[in-house]
Amino acid sequence: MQEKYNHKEIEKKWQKKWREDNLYKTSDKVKGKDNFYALVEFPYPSGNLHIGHWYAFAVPDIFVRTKRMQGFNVMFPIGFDAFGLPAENAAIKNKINPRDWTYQNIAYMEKQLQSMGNSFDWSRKVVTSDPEYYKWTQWLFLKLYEKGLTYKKKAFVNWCPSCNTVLANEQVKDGRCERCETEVVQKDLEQWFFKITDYAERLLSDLDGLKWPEPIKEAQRNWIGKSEGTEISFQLISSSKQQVASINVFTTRADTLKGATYVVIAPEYEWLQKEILNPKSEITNKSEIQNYTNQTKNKTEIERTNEKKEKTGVEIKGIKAVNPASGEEVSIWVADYVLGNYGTGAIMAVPSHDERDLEFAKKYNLPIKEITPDWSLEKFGKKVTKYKLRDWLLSRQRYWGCPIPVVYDPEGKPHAVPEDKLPWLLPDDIKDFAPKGESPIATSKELKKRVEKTFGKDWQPEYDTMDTFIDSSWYFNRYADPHNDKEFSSKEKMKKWLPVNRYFGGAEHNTMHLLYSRFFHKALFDLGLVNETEPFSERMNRGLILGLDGQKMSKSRGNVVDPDEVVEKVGSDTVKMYLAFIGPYNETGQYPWDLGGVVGIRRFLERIWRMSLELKDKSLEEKKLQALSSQLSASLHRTIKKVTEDIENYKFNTAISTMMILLNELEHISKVSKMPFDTFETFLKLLAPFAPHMAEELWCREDAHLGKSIHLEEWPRFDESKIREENTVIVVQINGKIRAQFEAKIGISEEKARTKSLEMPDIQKWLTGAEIKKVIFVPNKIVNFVV
RNA sequence: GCGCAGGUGGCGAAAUUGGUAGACGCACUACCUUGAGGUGGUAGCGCCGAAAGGCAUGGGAGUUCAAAUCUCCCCUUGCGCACCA
Repeated sequence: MQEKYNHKEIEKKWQKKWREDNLYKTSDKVKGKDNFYALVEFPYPSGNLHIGHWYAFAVPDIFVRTKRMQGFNVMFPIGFDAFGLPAENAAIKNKINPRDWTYQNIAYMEKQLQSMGNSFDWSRKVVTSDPEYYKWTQWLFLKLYEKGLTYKKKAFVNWCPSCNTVLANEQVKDGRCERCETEVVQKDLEQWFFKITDYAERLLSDLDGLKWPEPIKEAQRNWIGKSEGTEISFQLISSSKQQVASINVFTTRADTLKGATYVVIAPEYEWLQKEILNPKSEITNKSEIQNYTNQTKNKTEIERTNEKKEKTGVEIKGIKAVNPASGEEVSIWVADYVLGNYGTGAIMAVPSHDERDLEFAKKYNLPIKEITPDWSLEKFGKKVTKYKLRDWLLSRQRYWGCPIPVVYDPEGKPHAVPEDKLPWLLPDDIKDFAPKGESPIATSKELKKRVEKTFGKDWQPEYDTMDTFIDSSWYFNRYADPHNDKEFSSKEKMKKWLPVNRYFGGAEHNTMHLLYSRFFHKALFDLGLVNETEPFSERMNRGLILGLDGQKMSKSRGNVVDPDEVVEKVGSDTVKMYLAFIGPYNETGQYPWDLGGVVGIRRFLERIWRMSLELKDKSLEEKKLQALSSQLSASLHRTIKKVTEDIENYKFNTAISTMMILLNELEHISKVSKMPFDTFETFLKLLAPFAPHMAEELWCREDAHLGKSIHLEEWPRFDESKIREENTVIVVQINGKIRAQFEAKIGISEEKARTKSLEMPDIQKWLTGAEIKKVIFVPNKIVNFVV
């Protein structure tokens, strides 16, 4: 009986061997090799590897293994983005410590990841919740603090009532919490921010030089939202024509100034807030305005921005604004269709040129003045540039995160925790993790004691932790130097690896992780801590694997595919290869998981297995007897070329189909003559990145290869001259329609091809009685008669 | 509303970048093979048609000897932004 392809045994065996041999451990420099940094987004330790992780990690491994065989010193690191809310939720539910929950999950997921057989360098593993890691997160926070890029301010911030924490703008999608989809409300709170807005222009303009897919760049451009416009000052006057104040409005259409028939300010507008409290104010309807602004505050983001919502507003009575162009006195309104945090928080309303202003003007019977734009406006206002991007709100009222290394003196003034006190540890003496609107850390006695002991009596800790996106904004730097206890990562080592050559990830990070990391890297560059201004030179976004029903996999739908189960049945090589075969990897398409497709790949591998067994029974001399026919040689070199190029371009699907075609051909040949051994060897090398366990097994069975891993072999090279074939098929068309075809030698002359075509009965049939007006000849391809 | 990316058999998809549309795989059909099977093999498989042939890449127009590919208009799906002045 023939030996069966026992994936379980083989995969286990080689995973162990590779680990023991440190096969994928990467040195910082190997003589004669260029460094190459391939990165996948490190996972959150949710406790279970799902099929999405396989798609995210196993498929890029094909690329990585190929690069390694092509002679690069490739770093392919892995770690865990370990801080985050799910740990706390699990802790509340199961009454265990978030730390224990997280580290148990990490241990389990590491095992699962091992079963993938990826060529990860585990020696560089980072875990963001390790004090050795978050020490440096805190250190970087302090560097940004010193530089003035971290600041605390009171502001209207997004608050998720379910997660009981504030959120950054990027983490609010359609007015809902990105994590739990609860409607976000606004709260007036004092919070820590990063001044990402200082980098708006650089974040925007540096996009041009990046080798990133256009949709990501476009998403970031939209998010940064640059617009050039003008700020124009309107004088405010009382009923007695006294000038009381002025309002700056922002407009991109300063040329329509003459048509501005009223002015609108946002409810949050600072001057208005003060004026309401000012007893000497000229405003005569203060309580009405107060009511209106209070109403606005209580609205959720969704209510306030609902498209269908009718615009509302209140006129500010007792004062008027003066249109600087026309000199006319116009009314002033407060309305929530004007946003407090964009532009100046005030606009000039031009109903004749703006739909929103028109809608408002109609509702409140405000004048609509037709005007001719395009007049010179130099004397009014000054040119300004505005961005939609907001500063990055970084504090979170949660436990399981990196502590903000700040303490408050008895006057409440913040002070940085000095460097020598880092890591500023997350307190351990918390019993209740249930969210109460304040970080659970506030209940820690240890932390209070620690602060008083270290800094003095009545000093207070900062209880908030950092947004976990900070942990992931610099982890790729740490991989270059993961065990350094003197620096977050040495500049010298980072120089060897960064910027990341290829970054594989998902589209959900377009305006979050990718933007944050770019900001961080630029800030670190300005601090002289990194060598370049952009962290990732080439990025690609993969698609999504759907459930069997074509829907997004989710527990509630019950359509989740468990990779462990499938791997058990068909093996890691099959699962990996199937995921690579499902479609082009660099398109954000959606692919339903299909058991039939898995079967197809498994069959392919079984056929390779059988072929190798046939080969095994023969002596080396016998195997090599077969001289390659020029046709097979052409096929082989064409396959090498195609597979090599496809992998470079993430087209793993067509790379695999090309290998299938070659195998079909090899099977055919092996039936009628002896097995072409060299060809099969080369074929195995091409297979190695896709099915690393099987390729290794079959490779090492040959005595000649004893003790030498196929993954250390050199990637096959193709010879362009061997790809050229002797014969080609010439298609004969009449008026562009195919009527016949014939085989001919490559390089056949137009004259010969034409003569040959005209001799064919199928062509004569169509040409009798017709006059040939023109003949188009495409060398080696087409003869087209136009009649 | 603005922007980006798509739309090709029953399904996932290919197409040398303007030159034989549907490679490869799945599913399906027929036959052969093993004692049997969810095994292995051979052949077929876009649609209409008995055939000759005709029609087909979301729809419509155009450029061209030749269009999935280029141009214009429309429909549609997904994603991003969005009362951003």
